[in-house]
Amino acid sequence: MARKINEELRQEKRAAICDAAKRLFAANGFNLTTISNIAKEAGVSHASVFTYFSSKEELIHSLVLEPLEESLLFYESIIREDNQPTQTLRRLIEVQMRMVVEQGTYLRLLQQVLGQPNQFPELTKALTEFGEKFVNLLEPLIRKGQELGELSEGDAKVIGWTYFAYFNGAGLIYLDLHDGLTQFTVECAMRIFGLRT
Amino acid sequence: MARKINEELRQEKRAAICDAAKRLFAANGFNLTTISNIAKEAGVSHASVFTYFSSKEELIHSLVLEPLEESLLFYESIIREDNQPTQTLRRLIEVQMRMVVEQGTYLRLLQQVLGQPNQFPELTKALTEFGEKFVNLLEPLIRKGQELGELSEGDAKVIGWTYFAYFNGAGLIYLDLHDGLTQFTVECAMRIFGLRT
Amino acid sequence: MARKINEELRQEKRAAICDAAKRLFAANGFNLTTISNIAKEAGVSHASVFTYFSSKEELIHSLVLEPLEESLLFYESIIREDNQPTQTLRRLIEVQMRMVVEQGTYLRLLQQVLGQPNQFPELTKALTEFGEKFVNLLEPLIRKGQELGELSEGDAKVIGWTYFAYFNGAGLIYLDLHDGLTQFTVECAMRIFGLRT
Amino acid sequence: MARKINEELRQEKRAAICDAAKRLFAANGFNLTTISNIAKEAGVSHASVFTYFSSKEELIHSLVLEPLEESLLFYESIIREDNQPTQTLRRLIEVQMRMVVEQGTYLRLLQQVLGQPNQFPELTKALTEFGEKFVNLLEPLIRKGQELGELSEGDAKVIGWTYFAYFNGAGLIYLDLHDGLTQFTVECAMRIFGLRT
DNA sequence: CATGAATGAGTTTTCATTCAT
DNA sequence: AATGAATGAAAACTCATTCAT
Repeated sequence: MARKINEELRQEKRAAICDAAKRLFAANGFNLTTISNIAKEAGVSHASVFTYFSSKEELIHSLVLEPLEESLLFYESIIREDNQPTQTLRRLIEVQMRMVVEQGTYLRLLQQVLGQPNQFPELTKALTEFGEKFVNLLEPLIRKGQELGELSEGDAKVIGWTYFAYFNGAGLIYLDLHDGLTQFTVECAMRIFGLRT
Repeated sequence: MARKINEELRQEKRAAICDAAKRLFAANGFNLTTISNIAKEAGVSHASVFTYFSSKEELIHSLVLEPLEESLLFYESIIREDNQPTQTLRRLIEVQMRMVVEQGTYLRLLQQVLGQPNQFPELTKALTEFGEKFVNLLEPLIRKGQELGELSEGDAKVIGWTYFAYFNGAGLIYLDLHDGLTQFTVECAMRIFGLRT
Repeated sequence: MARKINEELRQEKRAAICDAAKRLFAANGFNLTTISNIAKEAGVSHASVFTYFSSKEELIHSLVLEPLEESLLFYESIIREDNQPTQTLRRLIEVQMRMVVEQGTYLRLLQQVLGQPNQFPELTKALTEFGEKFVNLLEPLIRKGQELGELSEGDAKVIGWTYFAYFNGAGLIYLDLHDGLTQFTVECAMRIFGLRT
Repeated sequence: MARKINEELRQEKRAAICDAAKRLFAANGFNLTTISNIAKEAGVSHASVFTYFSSKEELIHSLVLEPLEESLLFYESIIREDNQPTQTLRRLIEVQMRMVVEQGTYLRLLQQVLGQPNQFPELTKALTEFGEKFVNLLEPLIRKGQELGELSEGDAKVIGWTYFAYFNGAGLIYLDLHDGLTQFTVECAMRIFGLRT
């Protein structure tokens, strides 16, 4: 029983550290955030952080990779479940735009990684792979939309990457914007997929 | 005459330092690049860098801001000169896509700034202002295209920002891609503006 | 128990650093003494010094201020305890002259502070305040001596400051002198207070 | 003729540099004052300073030693000229007290030298010698005063050094004081010499 | 002679990481 | 397991001095 409780405590502490790290990395950048900052914010001792993560790098790895997998599953669930491509795409865009506004924290992390690929080679690779998987997910949806005549013709892969680029750029640009833009933006993004308007 | 030559030498050295700094910042990131690295790469002494730039920060400021102004003038020249909106937009996209591939170095700098706005507050502000100016440049072009019936309806400002986001995201994503994609991408980007296809 | 020992070790190390710093500052001056010098002399690592003092400035602050408070208490104990002013004054002078010779190290620190008040504004202020307190301590003693007719008339405050100036100057001048002078000097200093001879 | 003018210009520039250096050394200390600071304050170029003084050290040497010799001559003129010891001593004290208040700048320099003898070994030696010469000048005057019965008995040398210590200490302490104190202080200082009051 | 430019040698300070308790 | 203390390695920045023009 004591074991169980200990294990729970560990998980809570780990979560606290992750949380603090995510916030601080996002706000001040990886290099300007010290382990001490994180420890203080998480309410643990400086050295304790190293019992959960063997290095500062491992910490950001966890931070970036864990949500990545989840989000892929989530996108899959949205995309696979349904065969009305136009509506599905619109829902996906809505979800992602909301994420841009609400989850800015996580996007900042991604930007830092993508902006300094030499500092984070493995993460960069993982993100590129994520992009590929995401585009692969998009592809059949776009094709189906084209077959149904709802979407204009065009190379589904190129279209997918174009949207992916847009989505990432939105993260860079829109973070501080009021979410009033969000709605209009969705329609505008739909055009990338060739929705006739 | 001696003066002239001196001044020229100074400019050359300054340029060498800028060049080295840009390359290294882009490759390894601002924080992992030391002044010594830059000095060695530029073939000058460590301390010399400080006779040209009073601090590491001032260096990146110059690096980011100087091209920014030039590029705005350049975009203006493309956009203003002509009143065939669709063609003009296509040319603009081509130019910018080529830039993404060729000038990757500069874009990496921008990404680092945008990814760590707290570390570079002034630069972030300047980049936001640049975005606004760029979108303002786009707006009348989009309007005219809509009036001529070449482009679908839609809020010109939102459309402008959407393209700007796309362009920035392209910088994040496409840097390593072969330029085969470029052509297709242009057509795809045109859709953002509402080109009927 | 372990705690106790740790804390003791800490205090010992801190003392070692203070000691080394005092010696070196006194010998070579604040600016020519590097933290590395101090660390080596104290037998600790360079970075360790910063776990005890957050900066070189804080180090000299401690060095100067801590003994200052003690010494004031000590002077109070000498002065307050007794109502034979002449004897008390003589004892005070003796003590201080011995200090000049024995504690030269500390006086050198004071000289450096007083010689560069712009570099050490807070310390300078503290020393000025110390001077005022010291003179305030002296004042009633001088008055009583005058009432008893043992000391010549004169503004007690001015007399106090004159002695304080003398004492400080003695630190500047006598540091290298053999203490043979000390005795004679005491008698001579008594004259400042107006002892009839 | 041109030679002459050139030479004059040189002397003026030298004087400007000395002036600037004295002010800045006194205000901010030797180590915190850079050659650049001095050059700017004197209105000459950084490198020019080195055509007048071969090093920063030589600069302070000149600054300290030149007035020292003058002042000794001046004190001699005061002391030698007259055989009314008590009056002469009083005049000397007055002159020196005025100097403390008016020439604070120069005294600050001396304090810095005396406070860091290891950094300025030659200057320290010169100042010690100055002290000896000064005391030697005082000695016969004190003796004569004692013979005339105007001053109490006591070792003339010790008395001389005591006054010298007082005078130096006054420089440390009184620099910021209003000169109201000056007058009273003179009388008080006379006591060191044994004036019966 | 004056000076702008260049630089080597140094110094404080920071921080991820390790270790002993 | 948790943590306070210790530290090696590094980095930005400074400045007296030298040199070429």
